Formats: sequence, structure tokens, C-alpha cells
Amino acid sequence: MMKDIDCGALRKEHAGKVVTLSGWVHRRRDHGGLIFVDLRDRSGLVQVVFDPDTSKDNFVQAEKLRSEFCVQIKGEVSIRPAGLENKELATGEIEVKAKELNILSTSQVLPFALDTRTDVDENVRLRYRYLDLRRPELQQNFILRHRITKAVRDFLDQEGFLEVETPMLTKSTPEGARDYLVPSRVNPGTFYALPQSPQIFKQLLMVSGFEKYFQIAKCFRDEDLRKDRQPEFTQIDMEMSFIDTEDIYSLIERMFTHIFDKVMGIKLTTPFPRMTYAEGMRRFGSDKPDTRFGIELTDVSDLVSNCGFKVFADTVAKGGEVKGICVPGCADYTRKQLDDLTLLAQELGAKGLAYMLVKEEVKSPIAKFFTPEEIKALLERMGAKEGDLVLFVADKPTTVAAVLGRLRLDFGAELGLIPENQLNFLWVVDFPLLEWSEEEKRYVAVHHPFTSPKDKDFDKDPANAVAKAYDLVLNGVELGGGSIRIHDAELQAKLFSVLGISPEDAEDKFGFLLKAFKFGPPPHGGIAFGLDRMIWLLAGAESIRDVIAFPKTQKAVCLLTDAPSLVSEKQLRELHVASTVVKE
RNA sequence: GGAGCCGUAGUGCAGUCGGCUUAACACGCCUGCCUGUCACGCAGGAGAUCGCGGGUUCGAGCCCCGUCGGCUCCGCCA
Repeated sequence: MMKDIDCGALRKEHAGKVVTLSGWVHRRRDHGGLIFVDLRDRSGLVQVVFDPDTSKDNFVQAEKLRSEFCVQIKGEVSIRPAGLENKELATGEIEVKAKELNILSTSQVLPFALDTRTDVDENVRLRYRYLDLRRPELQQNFILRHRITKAVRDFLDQEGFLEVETPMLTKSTPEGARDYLVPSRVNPGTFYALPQSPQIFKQLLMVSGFEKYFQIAKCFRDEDLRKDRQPEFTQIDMEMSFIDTEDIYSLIERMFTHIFDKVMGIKLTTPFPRMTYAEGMRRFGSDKPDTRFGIELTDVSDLVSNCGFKVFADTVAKGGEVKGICVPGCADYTRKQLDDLTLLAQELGAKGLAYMLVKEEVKSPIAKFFTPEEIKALLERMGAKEGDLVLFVADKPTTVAAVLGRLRLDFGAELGLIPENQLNFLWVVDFPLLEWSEEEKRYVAVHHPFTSPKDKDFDKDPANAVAKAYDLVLNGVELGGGSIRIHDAELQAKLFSVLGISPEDAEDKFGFLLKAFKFGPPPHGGIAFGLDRMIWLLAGAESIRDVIAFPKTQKAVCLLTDAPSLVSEKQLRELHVASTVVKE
């Protein structure tokens, strides 16, 4: 090794020792007659002093040092003179008096500074990702990621889980996200798909009798990106036989207890609270409610069903609902602010947004449509007091939830109502099995088409069928979800039929799974967690890109390598693929 | 597929009202000075096709149209 100790590990106890360090020149302070260098390696920083009295040759060499030169330094650890300690630095009580300097490699001037003082354009950061990743705060994210992944492996190993790899080149499946496709050279005209998740394989492993499976699995979905979504991402994927929902809840609660204890020394309280999907939508307008603060949705449909305000009354008459949120202390909102809120509501699908500014009197464009008694009843129901702002949306339940759920989150953040250091885990349970797709004019699976209904006779009332599906939510972020699967070929066939998948299609797409289920499949179920999202949340990172070493932009481009890129005609010919894009 | 915001030295930004000159400032960089700094200091210097293309105008970093890229959001993401 070209170093015998890490920079960040040096302490008073090492005083007098001669050590060899290797790292990068983090900063250089040249006083002419004395040069200070902050030497950085993964462990941290230590101050190195070059003094011509110690070695004239070294000193001359040290004058050449620049930012990010990679160097090896041999020197004596010494206690800093009194009054010259640096409390900001873990190694601030000591410094290293350089005896030998070996410049391992030089560096061009960096395209951007590695400090945190300035937010460098992400474009530039991603193009020079290897430099970006030198920044200690980014490295911390990856150290956290490593430790969490290790804690997961240790825990699941101890619980008797087997880590099994499943194929990356697999079969395209209908339902779900768009697939990334890989053309087959050997089989002209056919394509593999990269897995959206190892779903079917892990179920097959249950048929194989593995009983407890897990995998830290790469997954791929060709959908548009968000700040918490990348085209390729990692899941902690698991599946178990001979279990039901309670077994999953308990296992996962123990797993998170283990992770938080081992990695962060935080003791979690279990069991985690549970909430049905229906309740989440009703109270928070979300299937992943952030329960750390209030501003819950309140239904006032019954109070306005006969009121003079046609928009409200008609909505209720047509089977819609009128709900509101009470925003504390915002009665002084300006016309502009209210207009912006209305605009946001409209972008989310609402026709409008009604408001009441609760001052000595209620100021509202719709006040004139209500009797004083009705207004009093509304405010009372909303729990509004003087100084509050009350917002109403009248629409179909999904729109009301979308708009008020979003406004609630925005206000929570803007008004600082969200306690930063609170960890609110929440099981969201009893998801609907199916939802009607207007686009496809058929039912589609809310979770996936292998999810077990709670009731075998779900087909009698598909719209209201409840699934044995669950999500784990932390502070309003969906960490992961899963379900108990169907292990009965007949029940599976029935679900396919309700989904409008013909027996022929089912045979073509999932025939192998249906066949496998004819050979004594065990009852089974599982869950998968988005590892990147988990680290993102726990690291408090700005974007999910900050916990992925080489992430892609919103257009799914890797700015470092310039992927995706054109390939040669020869490659395309070999793959029996022709591009339909017309060249310039 | 749609909406919004952004794009000016290596980096972060000012310039927003079309005409203040040589496009300002800070950090970084280069040169010189400096033996106790730690975001070292001091003096000087270099560095900008104002993302790209077109248009309006006597005149465009600034206005208009298009385009490319980045970010955020909606749709999408079983």
C-alpha cells in the first residue's frame, strides 16, 4: 500500500509517529515561506505543513502543488502549536510535518470547484461525474448506501433468505411500464426485454421450493423521469412461501428496525401504523400520506348539497364530492397567490378552486351564494378560525384527492409544518385490485396481474375488489410495495379474463407461469423496495441522482458517456434491426 | 405528449427599461510578494462567438419565432 493510515483517522494519539499518506490536494495555502496543504482521502482531511527548515527540496516541490494533484506524503504527526487548532476539522488538533513529497499525478484545473459553497450546474457535474463524486458529501451518500445494503443482506441472511440472481435478458410482458428491448442476433426479428422487476422469476423460485428469496436487483422501466425516478434503478426484492400479509409486515418491520439500528443507531417503534388505501385517499388525498402534519381533507358534500352555489350543489347531485382544506394563518393571501393556487388546481384537473379568507368577516367570491348559517356550518366543519384560509374543490373524488392532496403537501412544506426529524412509517393496505382504464376501455391491475384478491369472487364486483396488496410509506414517500400472489391457476385465469387478457394471450405471455402453477405451487407473496429512493430519503439528498453513481438526465441520457448513441450499420445488420429515423 | 423555469468568462451570478462606453461582481486561474494559515492575505494580469439559428430594428445579451440542452411538474411509471 502507498499509505499506511487514512488522513481522516489521524488524532493526537498519533503524535510523534511518522506516517505515509496518499490522497488529493484539497486546498493549498502558500505563505511564501511556509505552505499548508489540506490532504484529502475518502476518510477526510488533514493539514500537511511544508517547511523549508524541514526539507528545502520538499518545499520547492510543494510550491508546484495545485488543487487535486494526487500525492503521497511521508511526514511526522505533530500536535499543533497552542491556539492554532482547527475545531472545524476532526483532525484539527494535529498536523503532519512533511518530510517527503511524491507527486503521483498532476491535475488540470478543475471545471468546477469541489466545495459546497456553490451549486454547480448539474449538466457540468454529470459530464465530469468522476470529479463530482470526489466531493465528500456525495461520497457520504455512497457510504450510507453501502452500509444499508450490507445491513439488508446481513438481516435477510440471518432470516434464512437466499440471494438468487435472475436474468437481465428476459421476456417482454404486457401490462405495466414500457420495456427496454434488446434485439437478438441469433434469432432474427425477436427481442429480449430488460426486467421491470424480477417478479415472475421470484414467483417461479417459490414454485422451485426456495421458500425465502431476495435480490438486490437492477430494474429497468422506459418511462419519463422524475426527480425520484431513473430509467434503471435498484430494488431490494424479496419473496416468501407459506406466508400471509401479517408475516410480511412483521418481517419488514424487523428489517427496518435492524437497518436503522445498525446504520444510524436509531431505535424504531413497531408495529408501524396501518391505514387503508381508502382512508388515505379520504383524509390525505394520497395513497402515500405524509402523516407528519395535519391540514387533512374535510368532506362538506352534505353541507352544500342544497346550497345556492350551483357548482357545489350540482357536483354533489352528479355523484361527485366537495371537500376542503383549512390552511392555518393564510387569510392574508393576495389575489396573485390565490390565482396561482387556482392555476395549479386547474393543471391538476380541477375546474376551479373556491376559497374563503376567514377574517373578521369571511371574504370570498362565493360567500354571496351561502346563507350566514351555511357559512358558519362550513367553517365549523373545517375547523377554521380567524386568520385561516379555507380552500374547496368540487369534482369527482379522484380529482378532489389529486388537487387537495397536492395543495396540502405544498402548504405543509411552505408553512414549515413538517417536523424534519420525525420518521413516520406507515403501511398502506387494502389497495383496490383493479382500476378502470379510460384509455384502454378495460380494467387494469393496480399492483400487477398476479396479485391475490381478498375475495375469490372478486369478479362479481371488479370495481370494488380489494387486493392483498400493501405499500410501505415513510414520510409520504413510497418505499416499496408488494402483495400476496395468486398461486391458483384457476383464480389466475379468472383475473386475466377480467383484465381482458384472452386465454391465448395469457398462454402466449405467461404460459410458463401458469404451467408452473400446475405443479404444486406454494402460497407465496413478497415485497420490493426502491433502494435508491430509500437512500435518497435517508441521506436527505436533493435528488435521487445524488445517490446513484452514474445517473441519467431527464431525457435518459448519460452525459458522461453520451449514451445512448448511434451504432454502426454493421451492428444493426447483425441484429436484423433497421432504424425508422430518417437521416439528415 | 403537455406546461413552467433556466441557459452570459472555468464556476456562481449582475445586466430585465433595446442605445453608459471596454458586458459588472465574486470564486477559480496566471505572475509577483508573504513563516502559522485553515474559504490565508496583499498587488497586478489573462479569460465571454451572451446555448444555437433566424427575424424585428439605425441599433439586440435584452423584443419575437424556431431549435438544442438542463431542471421541476402533469400525463406516464402494474
